[in-house]
Amino acid sequence: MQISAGLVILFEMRSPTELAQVFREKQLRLTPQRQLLFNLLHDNNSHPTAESLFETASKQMPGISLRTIYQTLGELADMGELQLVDLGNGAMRFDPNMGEHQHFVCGSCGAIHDVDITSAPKLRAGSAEGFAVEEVGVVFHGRCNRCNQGEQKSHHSKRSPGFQAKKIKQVKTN
Amino acid sequence: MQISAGLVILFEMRSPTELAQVFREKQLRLTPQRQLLFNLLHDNNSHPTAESLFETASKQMPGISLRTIYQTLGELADMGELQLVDLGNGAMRFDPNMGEHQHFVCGSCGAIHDVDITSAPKLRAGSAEGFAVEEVGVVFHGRCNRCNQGEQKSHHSKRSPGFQAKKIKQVKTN
DNA sequence: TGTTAGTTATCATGACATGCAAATTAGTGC
DNA sequence: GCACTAATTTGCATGTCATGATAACTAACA
Repeated sequence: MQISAGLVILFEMRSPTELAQVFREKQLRLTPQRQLLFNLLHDNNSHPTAESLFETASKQMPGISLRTIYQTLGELADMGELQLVDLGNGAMRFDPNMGEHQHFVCGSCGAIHDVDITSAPKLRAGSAEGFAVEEVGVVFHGRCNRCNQGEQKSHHSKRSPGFQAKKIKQVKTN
Repeated sequence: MQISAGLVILFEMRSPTELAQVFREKQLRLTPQRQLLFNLLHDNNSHPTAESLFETASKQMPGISLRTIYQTLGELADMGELQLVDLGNGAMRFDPNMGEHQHFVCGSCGAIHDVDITSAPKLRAGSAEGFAVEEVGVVFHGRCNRCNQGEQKSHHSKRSPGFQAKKIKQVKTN
């Protein structure tokens, strides 16, 4: 399977300005907190967690509540402005890339990269054996470019060991 | 993409007897709790959670601890006797089918079916753009045979609404 | 400027998974 | 059969992630 990475922002999330417009139309208020999140999410391909967004946001706006982060992310997801991605390795990820794409998870550094499956145009809705397939989620596990070269096994996401770590081994493809 | 379902038990988990042998060889004790789990898992294609196994086990062995279920499942997974499958819709699933296969999740009834990808032999380890892909996890979402016909939208897994439910919509494919 | 939606703070809840210590027991040697 | 000991089990506590609920405060915008 061919994988082309990078330059895969097919359908970027709306700009902060556009989101502001959408919110106004829906009678939702344009609070500084929401605008800050719009900015943090726009053009963000780091697949942040709610917690990481909270940390970043707190620097620019001390006192902002984690509860508000969850609240706003939930609203945006409900509105179809961002995707919720569960890669099975901890917290939910928020992905402003609304284009059809898949994910690559580096088992060494924990980084998540967008992946565009160019040579699998049929990896879409289809059905067979009575199964009506509406969505297909693909997660690639392996080692990313940097880790492959540098062999830096260090800064793994500081998640608790045990089950969590083993999740990486899910559904082997040996 | 062609999907053929059913009859995909390529590499069934070892039988309870064989597992007992393996445990003995590893100096692990053959407790009634473990043997019960061996039996419950053998030939089980329902992709149970630890909780559901606990419920079933409790009927045959009242007093068995949920902790023991997790413990034993973890050991079996470590030994490569079953797979941990995270379908991103709640608890971890345990799959005694050790063959290479993928999963179909019915968004209506919540059922999980094994899926054999016959026409995608290249959906294996590969690399491109510096990404060394070691494992590929594929999850199909849609409606299963029964739900497609009967339109019975009822017995959805009784998970809490909200974020959890939305997870089903993760990583859209259109 | 007033209305009211939104934010914050706080606490509670819930699902899921794991760590830990004490109690129990399987399998051994006798 | 019996006692011994290390492996298991059990029950409880802990931890993470996400959400609900409430009250008091703040500020968007008509």
